[in-house]
Amino acid sequence: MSQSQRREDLLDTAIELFLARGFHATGIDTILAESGVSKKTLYRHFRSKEELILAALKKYDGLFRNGFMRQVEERAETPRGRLLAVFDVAAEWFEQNNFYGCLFINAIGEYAAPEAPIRQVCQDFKALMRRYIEDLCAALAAPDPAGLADELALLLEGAIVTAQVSQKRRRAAEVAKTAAAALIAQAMGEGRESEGEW
Amino acid sequence: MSQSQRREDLLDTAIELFLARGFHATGIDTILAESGVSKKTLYRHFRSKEELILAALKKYDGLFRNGFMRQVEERAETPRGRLLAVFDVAAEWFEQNNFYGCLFINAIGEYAAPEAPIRQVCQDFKALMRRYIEDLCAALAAPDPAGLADELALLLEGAIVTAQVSQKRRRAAEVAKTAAAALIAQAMGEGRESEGEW
DNA sequence: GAAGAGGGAGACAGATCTGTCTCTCTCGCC
DNA sequence: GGCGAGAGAGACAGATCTGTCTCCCTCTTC
Repeated sequence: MSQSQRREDLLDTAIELFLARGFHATGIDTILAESGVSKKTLYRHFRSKEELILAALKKYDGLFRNGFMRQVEERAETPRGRLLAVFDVAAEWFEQNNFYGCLFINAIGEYAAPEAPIRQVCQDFKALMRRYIEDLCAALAAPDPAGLADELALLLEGAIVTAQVSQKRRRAAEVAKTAAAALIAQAMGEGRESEGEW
Repeated sequence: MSQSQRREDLLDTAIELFLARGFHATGIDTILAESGVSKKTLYRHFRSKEELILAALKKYDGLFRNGFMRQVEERAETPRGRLLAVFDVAAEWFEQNNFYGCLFINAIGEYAAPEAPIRQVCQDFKALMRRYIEDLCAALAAPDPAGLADELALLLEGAIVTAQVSQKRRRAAEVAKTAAAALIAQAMGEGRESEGEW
């Protein structure tokens, strides 16, 4: 097995465990046992647990956004269709049996210190997701793409958290989608008579 | 100092530390040092750290909802005014320098196991907050109070999380308020021409 | 004033966690 | 075939955490 393969194994296992158990509650030894990598190898790739966490968050960032955007684009062609598809993709995500909410939100909860480098990674992730939504809003030719994107991003965040806390996960995504459709219609200057025409 | 006073001191200190540092990262010893209570006393009131966490969450639940609702009701009289005031109160909360997001969301992130009793407390809190919003929607005579409340609750959750991650905290509340106004108007069957009339 | 409960300080045990180090084996390469 | 780097297994040190226990002081109550 190659060096880089072990690194990825470590990160994949770490992501899974951090999601399911949290960061402080996941010991290095558990990650090692689960991934089959030795402690020596871990500490060659990462100087400390914090570095491993940062690397895991960065890897998850790439994997998640990539998968998310790809699924959105597979589901719809038009900007409006894609903005709404965001919530369908979210619904599927929520329904996975290993859904534990947003890894970045969970990370911020455990590393709240303002100077923590982990915060930066989380902020970047949220900014990139919001940026993706804003690009779709711009493609839709919304009068205020940034403002609409802020609102839709808020709905998405709310759906993620609500799905994490409550049992009715699919419902959270459906509510968000309904609200998103209304906000989009309102932003596009459509009266309520045109509701449901998409 | 009375027995019950020490109990409250413990819980207050625990809440503060759990908010600022997280649950696993806050050791019993830190809570004791900060509160000036002895270990013996702590373990007389609570059988374990988990029991202390549960009690702290329950106390915070009461304090938070009480304060939140009181502030909302001080700010507006009408149901619609109060629904919007929810986001003004949230804005003030976000801007406190010791704002660390929602304690319950943070707790779920650290105790994700489905059987964890902590989950139940968090679910109850969210359900009660949503219920409060639904009551306001019902008082507004919205056609579908439950549906509107779901949407508004989602916006509030989204604002909390966004304020926690990003730096522009007040903005998160303002965006949520704008979106909430639009969703309320839409739910009440008002066209966009009546926008801003509240 | 005496007695007894309450509570502070902290020692202590046992578990667990991070990070280092040694020993050994294996595998690729010349 | 031999050699050296890579990697597994795990011992180990030092810190830290939870939970128990002892010792002693203080405060209330009679």
